[in-house]
Amino acid sequence: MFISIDERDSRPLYQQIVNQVKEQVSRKTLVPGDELPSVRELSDNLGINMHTVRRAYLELRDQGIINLRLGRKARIAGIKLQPAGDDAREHIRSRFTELVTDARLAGFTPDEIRVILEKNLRP
Amino acid sequence: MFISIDERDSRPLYQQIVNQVKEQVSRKTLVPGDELPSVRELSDNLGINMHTVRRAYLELRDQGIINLRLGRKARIAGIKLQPAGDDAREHIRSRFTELVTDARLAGFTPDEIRVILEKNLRP
Amino acid sequence: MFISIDERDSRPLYQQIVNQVKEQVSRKTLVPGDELPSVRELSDNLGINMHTVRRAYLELRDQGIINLRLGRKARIAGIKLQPAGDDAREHIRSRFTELVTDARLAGFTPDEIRVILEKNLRP
Amino acid sequence: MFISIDERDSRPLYQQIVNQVKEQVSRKTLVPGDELPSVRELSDNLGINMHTVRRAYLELRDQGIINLRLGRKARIAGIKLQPAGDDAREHIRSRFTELVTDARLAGFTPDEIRVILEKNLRP
DNA sequence: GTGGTCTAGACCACG
DNA sequence: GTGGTCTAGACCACC
Repeated sequence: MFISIDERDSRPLYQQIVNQVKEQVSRKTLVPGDELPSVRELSDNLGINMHTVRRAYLELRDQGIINLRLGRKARIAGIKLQPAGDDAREHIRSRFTELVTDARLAGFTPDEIRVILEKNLRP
Repeated sequence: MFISIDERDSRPLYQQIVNQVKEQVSRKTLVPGDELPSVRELSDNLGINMHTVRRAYLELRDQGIINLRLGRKARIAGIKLQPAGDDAREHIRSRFTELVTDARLAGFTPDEIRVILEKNLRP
Repeated sequence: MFISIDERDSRPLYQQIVNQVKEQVSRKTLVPGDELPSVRELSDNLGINMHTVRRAYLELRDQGIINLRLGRKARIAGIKLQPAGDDAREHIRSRFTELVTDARLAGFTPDEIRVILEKNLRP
Repeated sequence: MFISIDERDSRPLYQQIVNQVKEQVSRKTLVPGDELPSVRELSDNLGINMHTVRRAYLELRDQGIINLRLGRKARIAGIKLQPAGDDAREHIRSRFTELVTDARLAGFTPDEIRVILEKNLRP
C-alpha cells in the first residue's frame, strides 16, 4: 500500500487518496480481500488528520471499492468488473471526448495523447 | 457568441464560460476585436448571477484573452493563446490517469478504451 | 421541510435526517427542484452541529436524492423512479423477509403487520 | 446448534449470534436445558474472535435466554421469551417506514410491496 | 450568502 | 486494536 500526498496537487487530500486506491485496484496491485492501513495508521504516515483519511475511506466504501465494518480493518471489496450500466458507460465516453478536447487545446498532439493513454493502460 | 451552461457539468459556472470563450478563440470562431455580450446581457440570457459572469470576464482578462475597459464592451484581445504551461499539461496527464482508472473499473477493456480515444482523435 | 431529531432514537443524527428527507421524497412532499434549508440554517434549527447536517446532505447526494453544488442551495434531484437494478430490487425483497420475520418474533400478528404497511403506503 | 455468520449482513457479528440463538429458542429448535457450544469451540468454528462469541453469550445471559456459570457449559434457560417491549415494537415500526421508503424509491409500486408482504406472511 | 475542506479532540461501539 | 459519531472552529471557493 503506497499512498502519497502531493501538496502541489490542487485536488483535495481525501480525493488524492481515493484516486490512488482506485488506480491500484484497477491495476490489480490491490486485489479483493487486501487489507488497507487503519485510518489512524495512514493519517500518521501521511502527516494528515485522521478524519481526512476517514473521508477518503468513506468515499471508497460508497463507490463499492472497499468494505468498512466497525471494529475490523478496511478491505478491498469483491469488485464486479462489468457492473456499470449504460448510463455510467456513456458518461465515461463523454468524459473522454471532453478530456481529449481539452488536451488538444492545451497543445497535445494526437501522438502525445496516445502515448499518455498507453502509459496508463500498462499493468 | 454561443455560450451555454450545463447543469450536469460539475465545473463551476464561471469556469464553463471561460472555457467556452477560450475554445471559440482557439477555433477562430471568435477573433481579435470581436465584441462579447455585456455582463448584464449574458447573465440574463443564461439565467445566472451577474457576479458569476463578471468573474468569468475578469478571469479571461487576467489570462489576456479579452480586453476589459470601463464603459466599453469587452472585446477579444489580439494576443495568441499560450500553448499551455507545464502545470496545465501535468494536470491533463493526471486527468487521463483518473479517467482510465474509472473506465477500467467500469468494465471497459484496454482495447475498448483505445477505440474510444481514436474516435475522439479523428474529427 | 419539516425535519426533526429524536433524541431517543438510537440511529445517528445524520441518518435520521437522511431517512426523513428520503421519506418525504418518496411521499412526494418534496419534489425535484425543491430547495433544502442550508446546512447552517438546518443545524441551527435542530440545535446540532453544522457538520452533522452536512454529513446527511453528503449521504443524500451520494444516493442521488439531492444535488449539491458549491455556492448554491441544495435541491432535490430529478429522481428516476425505476432506476433500481435487479440486485437492488432483490435486496429490498430479502429485507422484507427479514423484517417480517423479526416482526413476528416480536409478537406482531399478520394483521398488525398489514396495518403498519398500509400506514406507510398512504400518501 | 447451527449458527452461521453472514459477511454481507451489516449487523455486528455478536448481534447475528444473539439473534440466531433467540430465533431457535422461539422456534423450539432449542429448548431449556440444551447445551451451547463453548466460547472457544464456537469461535473456532465460525472463524471469529473469542471475545465476540463471549460478548454474544453475555448478551444472551443478560436477556435471560441462557445460563452461564463458571466452568460449566452454557445452557438454555427455563424462562420464556418476553413478547418484546414497547421499544422493540416501536423499532420494528420505524424499520417498516424505512424499508417502504427505500422500496418506493427503488421503483416498487404499492401493490408490488403488498404482494411481497403477503408472500412473507404466508409460510 | 452558499457549500467544501481540513484540523482537533472527545467519546462510543465492535472484535 | 479497529471504525463510527459528534462537536468546534478555521479557512477557502463559488454565486
